Amino acid sequence: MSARRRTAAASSLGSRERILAAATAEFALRGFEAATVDRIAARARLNKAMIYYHFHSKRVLYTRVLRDIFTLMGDRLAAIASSDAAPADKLARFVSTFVIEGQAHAYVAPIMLREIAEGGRRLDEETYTVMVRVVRTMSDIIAEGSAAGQFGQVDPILLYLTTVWPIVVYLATTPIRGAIARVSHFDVRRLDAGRFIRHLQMLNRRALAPTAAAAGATGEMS
Amino acid sequence: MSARRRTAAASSLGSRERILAAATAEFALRGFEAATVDRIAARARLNKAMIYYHFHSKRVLYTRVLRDIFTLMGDRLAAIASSDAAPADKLARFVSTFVIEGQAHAYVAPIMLREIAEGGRRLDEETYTVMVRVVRTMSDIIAEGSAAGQFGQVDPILLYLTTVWPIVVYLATTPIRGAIARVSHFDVRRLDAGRFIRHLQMLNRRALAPTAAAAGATGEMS
DNA sequence: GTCTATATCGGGATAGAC
DNA sequence: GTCTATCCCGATATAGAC
Repeated sequence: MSARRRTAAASSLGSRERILAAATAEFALRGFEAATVDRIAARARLNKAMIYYHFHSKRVLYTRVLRDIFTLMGDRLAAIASSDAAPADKLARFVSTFVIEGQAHAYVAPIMLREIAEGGRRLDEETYTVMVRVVRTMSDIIAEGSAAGQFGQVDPILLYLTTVWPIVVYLATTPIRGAIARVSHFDVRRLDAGRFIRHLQMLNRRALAPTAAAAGATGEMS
Repeated sequence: MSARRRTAAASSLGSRERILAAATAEFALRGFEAATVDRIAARARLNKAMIYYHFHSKRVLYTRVLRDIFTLMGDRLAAIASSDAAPADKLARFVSTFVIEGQAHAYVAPIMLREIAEGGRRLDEETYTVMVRVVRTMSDIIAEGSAAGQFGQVDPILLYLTTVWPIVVYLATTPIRGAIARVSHFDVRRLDAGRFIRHLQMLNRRALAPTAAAAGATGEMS
């Protein structure tokens, strides 16, 4: 299977994948509008026409990229939920995995942020579903812990918001972390990935602590 | 002072402000690249030339919008830090104020997200400083509470990340909240602003609880 | 499948009248 | 200060040869 569809398709697969990789990088860097098909072609060491040959339009190419990205992250996270670890461990691993996978695929975070800023207007039904899957994954983990009496009462959707999105922003700011630290006069190492992961895990652990749940339910709101 | 510079300047002030308002809305909706000067002009009920008369270019106009937005938010939040409330109350109000002001100025959140996705490449030195000011504000509140022995040891920068950015995403998703809820099959009211604010306040309160600080310091990291 | 033109058009920016 | 008309480049998309 290592050389399937050798004739005429081998190079096709190669170019198709090169286009996808180039497009992903370009869209992540500049966003849909600012990215140009010319630059994507240059990055893929191909000409424009090849892009329109493989994908119908810039838009279709973008949609393809979106789906691939979200599916990738969704799969990685779903694997954690369906493992046989304890709910608390699953949640901790949800956080660390998101950060580590997000670092390995640096294009994910900026694209997610741009889509949110866009109000999801570019997301088709299928991509939409794939994104929602991450919410579902986290909800399942929390529901499992609650059912087992290991977690206090916290709305999974709210915890999703306060867990996933700091991670995405953390990932997206990676390139400018040094500059921010310099301007703000603090040591960059305070934003080390390990520290960040532990911080988020600590936050969630305390938020879900069963004992404190009743005490913290009557929170202030000024 | 209600009618200053009446002759020929009165309408100038009017048009300048209309352009700024129109530009803010347009940039928030579509982003810098996708926004067109034509549409901004139409929104402001003026023609393109007037925009280039008041502002030198699309870019200059955008920079102006950025600075105004971040200054606005920065001022509101700084006012909380310099009040004479208890640190815990300040932090709670920091959260609620960010959400409420962010709702009142719906264009803030999408623009912030786009700038992060852009890796801050469009931020000039001054705007940069204004953004960093928010980090400083939160750090000051936490430092005050720590010094008074009311807070445990938590890195303010990490708490900034996990506080501010969920809010920004929460605000930016306002227009699509209904659609998300429908697809995910949950009640939209779970994402009510009041609930969200209380959730974040609860998270921060527990994160900063002085007693639990020592116990939670040795967190896992899988 | 891959390439080199080229059609076509939208949008930033300016000229110049009033 | 405000307008209309226009320049002109860059970017999506296609035609058509190899």
